[in-house]
Amino acid sequence: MKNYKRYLITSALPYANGPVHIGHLAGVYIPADIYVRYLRLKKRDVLFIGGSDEHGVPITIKARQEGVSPQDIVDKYHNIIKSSFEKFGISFDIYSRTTSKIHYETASEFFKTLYDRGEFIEKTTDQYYDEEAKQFLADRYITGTCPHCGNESAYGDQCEKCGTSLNATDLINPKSTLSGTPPVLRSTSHWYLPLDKHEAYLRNWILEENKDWKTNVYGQCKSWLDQGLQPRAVSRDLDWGIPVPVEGAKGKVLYVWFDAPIGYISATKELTPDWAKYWKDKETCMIHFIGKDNIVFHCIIFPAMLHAEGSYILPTNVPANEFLNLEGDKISTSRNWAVWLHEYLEDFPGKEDVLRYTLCANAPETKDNDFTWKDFQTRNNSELVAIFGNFVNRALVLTQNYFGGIVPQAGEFNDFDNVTFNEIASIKKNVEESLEAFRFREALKEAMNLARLGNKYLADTEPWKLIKTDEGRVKTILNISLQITANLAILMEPFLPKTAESLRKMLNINQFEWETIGSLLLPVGHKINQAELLFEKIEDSAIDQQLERLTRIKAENERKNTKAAPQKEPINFDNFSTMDIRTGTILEAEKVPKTTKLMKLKVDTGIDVRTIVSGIAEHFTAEELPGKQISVLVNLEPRKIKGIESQGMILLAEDFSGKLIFVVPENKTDNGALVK
RNA sequence: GGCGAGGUAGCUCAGCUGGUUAGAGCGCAUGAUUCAUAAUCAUGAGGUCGCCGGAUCAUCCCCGGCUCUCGCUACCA
Repeated sequence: MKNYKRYLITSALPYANGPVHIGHLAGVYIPADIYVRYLRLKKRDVLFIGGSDEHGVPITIKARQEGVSPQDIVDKYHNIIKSSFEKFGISFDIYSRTTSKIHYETASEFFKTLYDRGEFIEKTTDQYYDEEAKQFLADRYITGTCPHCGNESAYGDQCEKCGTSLNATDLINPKSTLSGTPPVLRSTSHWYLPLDKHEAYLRNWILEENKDWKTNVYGQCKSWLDQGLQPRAVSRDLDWGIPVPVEGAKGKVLYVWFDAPIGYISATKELTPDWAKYWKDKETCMIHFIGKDNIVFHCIIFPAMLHAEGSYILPTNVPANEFLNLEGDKISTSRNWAVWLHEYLEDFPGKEDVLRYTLCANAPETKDNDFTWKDFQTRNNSELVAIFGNFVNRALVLTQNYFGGIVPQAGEFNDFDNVTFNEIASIKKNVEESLEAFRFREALKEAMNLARLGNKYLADTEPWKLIKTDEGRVKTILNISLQITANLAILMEPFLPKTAESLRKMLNINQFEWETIGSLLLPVGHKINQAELLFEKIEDSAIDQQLERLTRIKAENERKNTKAAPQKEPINFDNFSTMDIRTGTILEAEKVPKTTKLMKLKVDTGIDVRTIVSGIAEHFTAEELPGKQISVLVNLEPRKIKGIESQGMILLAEDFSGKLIFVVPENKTDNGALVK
């Protein structure tokens, strides 16, 4: 490990529109916490920074839905998140928030510095504006009919029904969610960070100087850099956020991704007046723990910001994890498909470390992984209870029974004793190597090997037999066994802090330092306390209860999905009769090259033969389409799609699973028959 | 479609720059054992290393093509 003077460890700021779930923990907070605890044990100078990300549009929407202020929303979730982290044992030196005063000052100042230095470019674009509410509308504030699936309540950035990502200008009959009135286009100007200007620098920094980053991170960055970086807007028209600190920027705030990473800096400032040396001294090792969705922000955008500012260091590493699934399905806040930390803490009191263990042992380090309750139970029962807890219990109970809880005097070590004892130091080394390479699951497995070693040592030496014939030998054996438990109490501290603490209490030790691992930690004659169980078995009933909850949620989601969409607003007959729908027959079909969904169709509409482009290629093959009679909206204004002019729209029904079905005449009929 | 990551024992994953019989944990089977929360210890069974082709004396690891999963991105009138 390169010897840095100090360490600055950040973990991604959780977004304060919901509580924290196991995906966050496995991907970010547990690895970060393990790493930090390890550094502290090594007596390194380290700061562990966290906080809530509290700006951005989704929070304002949530506030509006619940009829409260954005501040109410972030207060609520910030408190839930903060206290659940505390109870769980994520050992932040500070857990701050981006609505804090110091953050407003820091972020403004940061922006101002870049602004004064001419690091931004200003651009004017057209955006939807709500004349009644007198404000510009973020994409999320606009709803309308999805041009793809007809869902009436699609958002300006995405239709949640069909998953299509949209531009606000794509929506049919756009409506402002603020006033309900149709918005108008109005020009507005914003500041952009020209990432392209820093591209060469970033390319060299990541691709040449940081080849040792995790392959998923390195690959993702390379992909972005190869595509070429574009200027990115750093401001938005919104009333929730940090005001752009520039003359004439009324009603504009910093875009949330710009202010959020600066939150790491402001939190450090809030923590210590010495903050600058952690951010600006080359001898600081800065590490961002994040999930894979954050790679571009932490490896490209934030470094570009820091580099543009000029006085800051860049991260030494950004160990991003993949995603964790739950029982085979993606974790989703909106579908309530998650194990929430604050609920877990209530359902499994005192079992914080069991979750830490399971999530670390199965962390999505190289690819997406699956969390199952069954696996959780197995890991607890057959690893924590059977291997770790059991060994500790054996060693302590034997000592209690034979020597009244006093560490006995060891005789001379024989070869086997030496081999066993020396193994501790080698396990320490393996754990270090794994941790320093951010391979936490491997590190944990290696640490568990010390407990395995203990069990094997007892099985091989059989003190319960020897006690009848050779008490001196038993003293040596138990001395060594106890030394192993004491070493475990330190070695396990980063991974299972609460367990390590109770183990130290049992052993009656309070000094613990990483570098002492591998030595005789308990002096002869030392009194240990009564043995208590470190872990208890988790019964099927507790697991079944969790599984039942998930089954219930799944059923609820299904019910929501299979409910037909509500009726659209009423129209009159004239509205309807403006639509010219005809029967037609597909003559030719051909997949549009270089697209996934697009099919180019030649259709006989009875009026003429025309070209229609339709997004059906995932549902039908080009071969099965010709000859099929269908319904066509013929007077829809033509639109160029992928360079092909589409003159009409094929009518399709979409079922709940997203499957498309042609709307066809019951019997074959003439092309051009009017549908009315 | 473009890009990135992944596809290795029933499950979850290791396999560094190609070199004799491909590894671990859990699960499973058999045996040993009783100090311990029926926990532990030993042994064993299980793999055409996604598919096809190529280069090489030799490849899970290199090259080409295909396929599946996840993510980013384009597209959906």
